[in-house]
Amino acid sequence: MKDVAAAAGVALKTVSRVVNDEPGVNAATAERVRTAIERLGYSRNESARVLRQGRTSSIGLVIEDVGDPFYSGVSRAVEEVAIKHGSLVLSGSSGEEPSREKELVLTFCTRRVDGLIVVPAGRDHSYLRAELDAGTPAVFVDRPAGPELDVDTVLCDNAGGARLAVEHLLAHGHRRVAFLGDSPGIFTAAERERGYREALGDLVDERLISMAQPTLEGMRGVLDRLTGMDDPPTALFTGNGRCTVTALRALGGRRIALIGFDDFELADLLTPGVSVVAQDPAGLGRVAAELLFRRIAGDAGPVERIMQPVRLIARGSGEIGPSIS
Amino acid sequence: MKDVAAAAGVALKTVSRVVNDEPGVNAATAERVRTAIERLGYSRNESARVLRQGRTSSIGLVIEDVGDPFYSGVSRAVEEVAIKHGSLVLSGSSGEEPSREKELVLTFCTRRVDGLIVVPAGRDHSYLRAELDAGTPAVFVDRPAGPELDVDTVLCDNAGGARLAVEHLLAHGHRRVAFLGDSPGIFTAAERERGYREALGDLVDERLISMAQPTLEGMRGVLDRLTGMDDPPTALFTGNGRCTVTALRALGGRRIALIGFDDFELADLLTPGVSVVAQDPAGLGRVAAELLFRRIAGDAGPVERIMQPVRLIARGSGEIGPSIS
DNA sequence: TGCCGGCCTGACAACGTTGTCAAGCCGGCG
DNA sequence: CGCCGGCTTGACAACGTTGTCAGGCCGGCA
Repeated sequence: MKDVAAAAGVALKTVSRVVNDEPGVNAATAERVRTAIERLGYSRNESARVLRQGRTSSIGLVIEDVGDPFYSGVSRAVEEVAIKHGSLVLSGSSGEEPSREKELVLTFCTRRVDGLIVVPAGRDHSYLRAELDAGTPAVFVDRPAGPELDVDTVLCDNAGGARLAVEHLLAHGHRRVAFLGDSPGIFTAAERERGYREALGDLVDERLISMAQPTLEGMRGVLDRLTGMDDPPTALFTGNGRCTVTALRALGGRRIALIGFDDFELADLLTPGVSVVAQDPAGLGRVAAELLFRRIAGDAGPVERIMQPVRLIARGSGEIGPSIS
Repeated sequence: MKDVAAAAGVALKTVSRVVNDEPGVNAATAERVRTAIERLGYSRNESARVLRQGRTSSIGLVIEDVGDPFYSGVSRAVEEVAIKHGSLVLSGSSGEEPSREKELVLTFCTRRVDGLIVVPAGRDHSYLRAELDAGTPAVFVDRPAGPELDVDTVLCDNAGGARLAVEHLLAHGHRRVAFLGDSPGIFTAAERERGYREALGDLVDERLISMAQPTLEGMRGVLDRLTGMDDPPTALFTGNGRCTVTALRALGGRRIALIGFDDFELADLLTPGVSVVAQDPAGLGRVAAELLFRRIAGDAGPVERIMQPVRLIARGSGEIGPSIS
């Protein structure tokens, strides 16, 4: 910038004015400056600008895993909203590790992001207190923050979705519905289990509730145990996308009613089509990002807790009757 | 930092030394400073540090679409390597638009990223010349840069993979193999078409080469035209993941040999399993990122052009014989 | 005692930008 | 002619950090 000013024979400030399209610069002078900028290939140093103004025009996004279709959907939506607001997105995957989540968030903070969107891995977010008080807004997505933190949150209706699924199975005549879910330490898993229990009421049988195994062998073991029971389940409700897919693999074509939480590509192409409770990752990301940018713009309204609806998509697997019994 | 210094009763510089773990600070003083830091909740302003040092410890990643599993795999791998090097990743999706790609790259540059990883959408990258000359290294991934730019590149063996697929079909007795690919304006699509033509040799029939339609209806139309021919194709080779899936949907269960370029989750669960030429997105991202960080560290060796192998995964759909004929 | 060297510490400038304020110029008007 | 106001321009400080260099203190040695 100094060089440009020298080349154009003007003061630093005038170049700054031209670069920022500030009014009050003579057209001829501006043109001279622009020529010099062009000739020297000058481009503004954003770091210095940030230092001076305190705004970075970037937000931080912490998700569990970019590679997961659900989160990449969220990510994409966030990015789109950010662009609309002239912001860039710094993103990182926590890989479900609270320590990594914290590290990412704090790193983003030292980079002075204007705001944060977090899919929390841990349940303790006291480390964010200071940042929030310092004025960096944050929005939690998909899972709530720890109880000690009162912060904007956008969730899916996990319990409601689970109820929807189980009620659908009940309506098709099932009385023995197994649940294969994540560790109840994970908020969404716990909520889905809650919905499952609510819908089943007296029909709940603890032996039908298992933690889904990530490996194919583990999952086979679980399914063998279930089907080997005296009164085996006639339907499965799987608690997340990964788990649905692993279960399908482990079933290897065995016909049993199944509804999965979370939609996935190609669910319609399998035989039978896989009925699912579909979340809306893009909607989640969009709503969260829009809320965040409202906060960044200064909206100091009360903390919002938004719950996004989910919907049941019937494709066949959830409409199989309890014929096995 | 000023406040910390005042609170600890030391000079600015001493705080700076403590924060950066520089040697030559009395243990007691350091402790006093650390206490003050803790008490005031101080965190270093990274922008100022960047301004002073010229290194941002962040890289820019431009891909086509975070939502696409192939690119999110690349993205994930890049992120992992970046973490290992203490860098953050600024990412953006070009959505296959050259103008957006350019905009993203230039934005990243004004943010003074240490390096760039680009999946190019356009074919003209002269706008990068200045940045490269200014010392910002860049690595192109999945597709090469325009001919005017001599820059590190990591590609998949697109033509080889296509040959592999078509030869596999030929070996199973097919003589009429259709190709459904992207616009040949896209590098990977053109390469795959080239491999397809090479493998078929004299058997090439221009009428069997179609641009894949993104919509289900469009794809149905193409398939109807093909199957309605006097001597219809007995096998399909689809040029990318999206296209494979659309084709499968449009086929709606019609049994015809098919091999797709690009693996996708659940390909093994469909009936028959879908044979594919699998790329390695994570490998692509990892190799590119490692190369980039070598460049950032100062490696000024000759420009590298790395080609990653692909492999054929037989799952059933590619092993169907030409029974229709 | 005087000098040297090592260990800590601090003052100051600089990074590249922008906000503040003041000054120069010019035309118009009393 | 003198004054006022608007337009354009520039000088300077400040943002928060770190590199450079110098200075103070203390123990050891002659």
